[in-house]
Amino acid sequence: MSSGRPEPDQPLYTISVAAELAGISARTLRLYERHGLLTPQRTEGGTRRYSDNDIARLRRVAELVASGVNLAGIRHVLDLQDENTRLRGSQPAEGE
DNA sequence: TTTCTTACA
DNA sequence: TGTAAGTA
Repeated sequence: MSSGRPEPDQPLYTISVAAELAGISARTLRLYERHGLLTPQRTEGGTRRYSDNDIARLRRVAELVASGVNLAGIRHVLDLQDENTRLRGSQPAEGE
């Protein structure tokens, strides 16, 4: 079931669709990237490619922003979260 | 048409 | 944060 699930390619979205999925304006998406909150892949044309993983991070950013955390602090939180997930392997994050 | 960057309010 | 201009 969940073990060995080959996901060859994750759905990539353009900035406008990612903005809608995350509920954030494309303008803000670029701002977050500027602060190093996330790093979407880039096309040869230079267009950003947001993956499903990036969308989840965008939502995390929105939550922190709503909590009163500034972009500099969010970058630190995301960095720690990413490292935690890596050390734990792939534990299902419990959302409360 | 959409995306990109930069700049201003 | 939103919008403008000029570009690819």
